[in-house]
Amino acid sequence: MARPVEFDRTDALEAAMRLFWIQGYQATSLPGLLDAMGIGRSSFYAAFGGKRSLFVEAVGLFSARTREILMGPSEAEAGLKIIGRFFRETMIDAPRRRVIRGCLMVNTVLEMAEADEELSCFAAEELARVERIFERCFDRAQRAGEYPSQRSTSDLAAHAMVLNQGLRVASRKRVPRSKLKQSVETGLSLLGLPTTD
Amino acid sequence: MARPVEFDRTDALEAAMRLFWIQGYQATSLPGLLDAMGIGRSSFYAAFGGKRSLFVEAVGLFSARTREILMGPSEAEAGLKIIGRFFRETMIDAPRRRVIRGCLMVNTVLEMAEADEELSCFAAEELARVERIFERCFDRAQRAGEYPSQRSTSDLAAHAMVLNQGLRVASRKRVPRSKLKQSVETGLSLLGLPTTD
DNA sequence: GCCATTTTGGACTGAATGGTCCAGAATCGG
DNA sequence: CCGATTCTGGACCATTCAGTCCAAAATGGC
Repeated sequence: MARPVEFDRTDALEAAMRLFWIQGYQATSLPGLLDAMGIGRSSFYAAFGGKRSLFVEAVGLFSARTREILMGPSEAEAGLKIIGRFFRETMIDAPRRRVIRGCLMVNTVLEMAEADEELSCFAAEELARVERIFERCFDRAQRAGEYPSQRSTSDLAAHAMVLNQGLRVASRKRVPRSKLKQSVETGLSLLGLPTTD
Repeated sequence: MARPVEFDRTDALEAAMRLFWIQGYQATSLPGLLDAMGIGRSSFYAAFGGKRSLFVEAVGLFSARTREILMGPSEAEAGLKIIGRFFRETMIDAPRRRVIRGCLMVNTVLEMAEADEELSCFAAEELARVERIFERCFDRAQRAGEYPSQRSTSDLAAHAMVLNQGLRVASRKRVPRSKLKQSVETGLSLLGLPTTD
């Protein structure tokens, strides 16, 4: 019928996400993207429409990945353990070069806040979806009686998100792993979450 | 002797800092800067050397301002109250358009992490100076017996900085003031700090 | 009022940006 | 093996960028 595409769209998107994650939106040039994705300009515009719409897809992918980690291995994992596992998995156990990239959504909220409010809000909304997962964790734990607290689960979830954001900023500083680990432990402990696996 | 400068260097730096604060380093163009500073290109390069070195000065100024707020009105202010006052002053009582700018140092750590590691580290160091002030607050409070805690003051200070960073990210989201206020209260309360003035 | 000295406005530079366009290559149904 | 259709490489575009440069303007000392 017609000439077939020569690249895997998913692989290309993955590579683009990685680059945006490391460098940010504005600092990532089109030639840089094409190089990382291993495709030509024409294919790029045909498949993704442009830099901006590719970025939206990349943030979406990142958000999905993040939520996957949180929904995690077992459906019935104790609500209280999920959040701690998430922080540890992505900030302590992950390889260093991955940790210092922080979180693409957090990075985007800050970077695009003025330059492209729509993009910033999109990233913020994706973070809100994560926050809702946090909230469900606290809900389940509270209902199961594992977590007696005066605070509303929405306040707790909001705080967990603040903690997440603060730790992602800390991750991008070139701080020794041990210090980051200590920050995670302190943050979890102050929230009354278990600090061991 | 010679033609005198026609602008106030401090005013110009102030305007530049404001613009960097709002837009970030990369998104701020030279024409934009010149316009905001109200000076011409030649004067600009003569007085500040270039965009990058101006930015370093701007971050330095921002850091100094931040530390001034923390060192605050009374030398002998109770250590415990200082941090809460700082958060409230800069995130709740401040005008909205100021709040949503977040913190220039936090913004810079993220934005420049890859593009200009040196700038990112500089911003991180300035944040560390703020963290040291936090630590002194906890030190004083602990010595005065106002704050019995098992945790080291350096852990507490590090956590206060994580909280600060997380709240600055939240500030850049276009979140209702009431929600931000709630996050501040929760964060302070979990740290065992007084939540009222 | 003139001269040495410094600042100023704005023209200019080369490089890089994201995006468009088209000729040629690759495929499959006939 | 040919032709309709789609994909690909890369030339090309206008725009913008940070930074340089110089002639003209403004000053204070004389």
